[in-house]
Amino acid sequence: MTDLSIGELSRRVAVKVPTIRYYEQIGLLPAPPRTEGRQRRYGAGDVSRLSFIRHARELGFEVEAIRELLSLSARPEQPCEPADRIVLRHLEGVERRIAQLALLRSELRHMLEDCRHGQVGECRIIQVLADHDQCRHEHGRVE
Amino acid sequence: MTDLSIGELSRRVAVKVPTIRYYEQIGLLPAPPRTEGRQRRYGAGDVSRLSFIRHARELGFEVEAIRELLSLSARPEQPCEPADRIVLRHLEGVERRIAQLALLRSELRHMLEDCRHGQVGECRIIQVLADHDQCRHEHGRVE
DNA sequence: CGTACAATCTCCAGCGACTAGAGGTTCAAG
DNA sequence: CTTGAACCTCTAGTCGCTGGAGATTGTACG
Repeated sequence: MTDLSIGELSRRVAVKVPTIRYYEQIGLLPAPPRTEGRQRRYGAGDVSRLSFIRHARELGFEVEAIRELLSLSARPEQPCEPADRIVLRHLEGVERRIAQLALLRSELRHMLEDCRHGQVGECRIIQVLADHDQCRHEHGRVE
Repeated sequence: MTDLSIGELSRRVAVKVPTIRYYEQIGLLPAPPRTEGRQRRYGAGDVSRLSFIRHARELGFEVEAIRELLSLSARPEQPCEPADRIVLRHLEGVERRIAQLALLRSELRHMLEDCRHGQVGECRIIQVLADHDQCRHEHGRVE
């Protein structure tokens, strides 16, 4: 397998070219060798590493977590418990987020149901926004 | 009711001082009158408007949506259908997000279940990350 | 009235994870 | 050898704040 240009790597892994350069800049991807004209050339290892990164991002892991997961994966003899803990921590975050969003969803649905579709002056949507006490639930800030 | 300093407004509405100044900067809150020494002084109208904003943010509305909702609420004679549409659009976004996060949650749970808690070299977590095809679901990018 | 000090002011930078654009260079096909 | 797509670097912008520096103002107390 011959070396890949950044564009070929991009198409193969489905990660945009500027994103690949960004990953190099923040040290997630190693700086690859260059041609005479200073263009990047990637090998099979880079394809794997970038796939790993892409997949972890799709699963919502933060870059810092991915950095740790990558460095763990480089030491196969070590116990995998640290990786376990990273995933568990992330799962808990996802669960908290789902719970918050479900509250939000219910609040938004009620607002729409209660709206009589008349004028703004008597619109429940506007009224509820203006007065938190009319809400069904307590909701903290999302995101 | 006497005028409020930015700190008093902040405590009353539970929005941080720099955030209040930021809202003024982006035109969400009107620039209030100032004292001789150029300190801001707020009235009852600002308390309501900022409460509205805070509540809408808690419900996950973007600043642009809040801008529209605020300008709608200033015209009580108009039909409330535009407000309706903004809320519906937001609700749909929330629902999409919940669905994606639920997929993620399931994937993360499977990863944790499958992990034998041994060494990294045989860890399912690392393997799944390295190879998307081992996933139960298709998942696009979250957020 | 003077002093101390908390609160306020403006301006600027940073967060996370990219994304986009300008302006210039290199590669590869024909 | 020419053309033009792809590449290069650098900078700035996204969203919604948040924090800090360094200067000024308001207010309570003696």
